[in-house]
Amino acid sequence: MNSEKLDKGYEPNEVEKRWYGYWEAEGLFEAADVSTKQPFSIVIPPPNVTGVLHMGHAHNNTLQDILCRYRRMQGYNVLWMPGTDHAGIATQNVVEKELAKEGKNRHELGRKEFIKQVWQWRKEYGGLIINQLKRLGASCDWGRERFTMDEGLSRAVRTVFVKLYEDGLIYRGNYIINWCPRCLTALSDLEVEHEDHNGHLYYIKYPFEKGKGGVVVATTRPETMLGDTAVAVNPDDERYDIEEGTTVMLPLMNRKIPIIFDKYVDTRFGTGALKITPAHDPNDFEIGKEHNLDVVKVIGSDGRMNENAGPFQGQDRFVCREKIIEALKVEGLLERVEPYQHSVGHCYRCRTTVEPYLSKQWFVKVKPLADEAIAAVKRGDTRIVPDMWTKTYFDWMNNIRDWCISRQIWWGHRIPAWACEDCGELIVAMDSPAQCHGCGGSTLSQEPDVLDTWFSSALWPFSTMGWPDDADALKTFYPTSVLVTGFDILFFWVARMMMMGLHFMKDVPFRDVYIHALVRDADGKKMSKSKGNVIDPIYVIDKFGTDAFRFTLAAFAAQGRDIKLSEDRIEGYRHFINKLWNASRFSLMHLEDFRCAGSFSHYSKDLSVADRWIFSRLNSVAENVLRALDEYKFNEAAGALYQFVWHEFCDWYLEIVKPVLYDEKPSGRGESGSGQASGVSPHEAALFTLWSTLNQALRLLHPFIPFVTEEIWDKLPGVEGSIMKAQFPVTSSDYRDPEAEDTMDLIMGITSGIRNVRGEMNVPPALFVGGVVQCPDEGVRETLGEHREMIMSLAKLDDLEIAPPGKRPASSATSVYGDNTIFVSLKDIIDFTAEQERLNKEIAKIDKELKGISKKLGNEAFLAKAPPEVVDGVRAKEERFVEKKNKLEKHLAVVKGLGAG
RNA sequence: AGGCACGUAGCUCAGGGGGAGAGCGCUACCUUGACACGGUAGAGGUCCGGGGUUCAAAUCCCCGCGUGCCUACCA
Repeated sequence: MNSEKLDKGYEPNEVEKRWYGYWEAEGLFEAADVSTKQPFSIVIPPPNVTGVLHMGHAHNNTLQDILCRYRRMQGYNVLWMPGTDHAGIATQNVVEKELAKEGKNRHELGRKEFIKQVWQWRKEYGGLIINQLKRLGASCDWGRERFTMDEGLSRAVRTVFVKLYEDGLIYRGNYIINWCPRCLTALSDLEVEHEDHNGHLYYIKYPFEKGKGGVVVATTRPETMLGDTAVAVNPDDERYDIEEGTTVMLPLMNRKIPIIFDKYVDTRFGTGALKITPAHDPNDFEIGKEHNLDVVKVIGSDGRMNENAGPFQGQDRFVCREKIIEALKVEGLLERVEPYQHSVGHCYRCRTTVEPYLSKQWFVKVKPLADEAIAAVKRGDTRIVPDMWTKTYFDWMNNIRDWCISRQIWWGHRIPAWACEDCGELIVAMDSPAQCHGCGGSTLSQEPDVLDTWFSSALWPFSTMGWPDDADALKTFYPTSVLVTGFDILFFWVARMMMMGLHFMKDVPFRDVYIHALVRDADGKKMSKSKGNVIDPIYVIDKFGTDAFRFTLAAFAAQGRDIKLSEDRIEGYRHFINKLWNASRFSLMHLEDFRCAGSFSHYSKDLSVADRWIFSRLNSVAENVLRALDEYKFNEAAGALYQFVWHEFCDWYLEIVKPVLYDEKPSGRGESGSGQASGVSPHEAALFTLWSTLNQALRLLHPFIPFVTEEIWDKLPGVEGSIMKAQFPVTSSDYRDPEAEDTMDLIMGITSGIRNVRGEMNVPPALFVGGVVQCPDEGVRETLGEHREMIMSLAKLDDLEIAPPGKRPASSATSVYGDNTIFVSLKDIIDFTAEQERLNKEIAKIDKELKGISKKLGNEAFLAKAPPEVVDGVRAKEERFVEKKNKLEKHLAVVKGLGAG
């Protein structure tokens, strides 16, 4: 395989399939339940089993994979626990839609048969997203894949439910909850999405039972008036000088209802009189309880008006609203209508307007659990990154309300509670009880409701690892190292996992929570199917390759800022992958016969300055990558690698070694010449450097772009096995070489100076010209002398003279680098006017800088109060600029003279 | 109504008290034996506005303006 030539362009598709299959077959993703290695664990945020991979998943899982591959290469025992979520409402909706196509509904099928069909559906389509994650390169331990409805996880759910019930943290009762009239189930507060809605405020007159006049109330929902059982005013409101016991007539219903007094009523809103509908508004419900008001339900579970709605029975709630308005107009009781913007809750699954609905539901008493979860973060047991989310977490936890966990659907974990039909006793137990422990009766019926899907997700960090059994995996991997997730499920999931983890495991579920941003479209809009602006990750992978896609996501993953993604950006990073590919292709061509004869120290004495420089740079990149990944700064790590590979390794190093590699007799270089002793030739030293740099760069890059790095690694001589098993590079003081960096800075600076003149003076790239560098410093002259040929090759010179400052060469253009003046000889091709313009422009730039500097140095306070090193720095800078300006001006004079003559 | 972000080159953004940066785009030149998915060079900025702290502010503080998002039972 090694001797194969690489193609000119990188073709990802075949490569990706091949290597993913290999990794899986070799078991490289597998974690060990028992190991001497240090553990590192992540549980995947389980995607909905009905889900299709979208950008959010792609981003989220790319980051997790980067961390897992990174830690694995560092020698950790890595567990990335995969799985899917049964997504109760969503999945039930999907299967019901399937049934509807056949003209059936679930009630015809019956509960048992319906559940069977859902499982069947899951078997057929549920694996889709898992395969898509594989295309992304996700290195999950697939053998451990879990599903929230698995037997083990279901047992965990029942265990938790029973325990919380016994602890008094689960209760059942009649309350106003959020009801979706389409899904026909209760929803938790979080499952309701509020949206601003342009509605109306209707002012309705409720006439006094006795006498003239009446009270005008304002409402946005006139249809609920049919269930009004009182009108409330603030006792301090002087406008309502009304006796206790006064009653008004409820319009359209001809029902007497009392006027009550309650401080809750805001005197500044509307008319200061509030209609009270205890059955259809949570506040009214509370007020109703306090004042012992009747509760009249007028809207049914399907969103239609019920038998209590009199003539409006059977109408849809929104139709009824219109009808009521009409009827009130007829009666002359509609005082006025104002446009009014208010927020309206919608079902997060189907967008139907949610109805506050009185019903008997199960709740978790969250406060005690939340207090623990708050304390844990305060103690630092769990760290939220970036920190700004910590405040959001506290705010929500501090204001948390009880969690409605019962759902009136069939697909999910059925609540483990039974009612005795003989005595009404409620029994909560792990398994179906044989008889009632109240009366001994045996006619028990199980609670029909199932639990909120998030109830089972909340257990995910330990239920997936074998809890409630005393599993090895649990001992090794709990608490998990980090949770990587989007802020959109901070409350839904993260907060609840914290509460459950602390209560049942007596420890937090994760040490770190890394909250990443959202992926948006190129204009910053949220991607959504209805907007039609989604980019399908699989389409992107097919078009640009997984590595390009992953690198893009990582490169844009700056903390706290959303990612605006467009195909153009991914294409840009495909170019990077291709660049790496071609640099490797070049390197491998030369490395075909290379056999590494020892470690760095074997070669170190014989390395050229460029060799030493690239090692030093590599070391600094490794430092940056390690630090950045430890801090979840994926964009910084990706940026450092991009910069290194493209602009240091490719742009400079490869160009510098080309002559060394192509020259069959490289002895002519005469550089860094102490290396006779070990007999390593400059050519060999360069090969070693090339090999070692590429080798380490690949390893640094692998977590980000696993496929292309594995493919190149496979062709790299002198390495064994998968790059996944290679060690992640460590930093080494052996590589650090400030001297080589200084020298290379000088060489690159001079080279750029020459290139700059060439470019600006339109010297054809193919034309070799002569150059002169005048340096006052003898050491610099010596250094440049040693590397004369390197500069000539990089700057396309046919001659390079290095001399002390002296006579200025005629017919040349100039540039200044540090103390050194560069002349590019342009015999016959110099355009004196152009050169004058160029110099003037350059001088103008310097003048601008000098202006700022002299202002600073003219400031007494600055001289007196700024730290001396800062002042010295500014002085030195001034000197440098003045010097540079002088040099340019001198040359300008010469050019002017020549141009004139 | 409260809270949190963000506003830096044409676009997307990094940076975060003492020299304004990157990628893409743009302009000019170049089929050099890894790569035109490339190379070299270049143009381009009141760092949203206004105050304050400081010797020094794009950077810290305050006030605006603008843009996103989240939370909330005022009908």
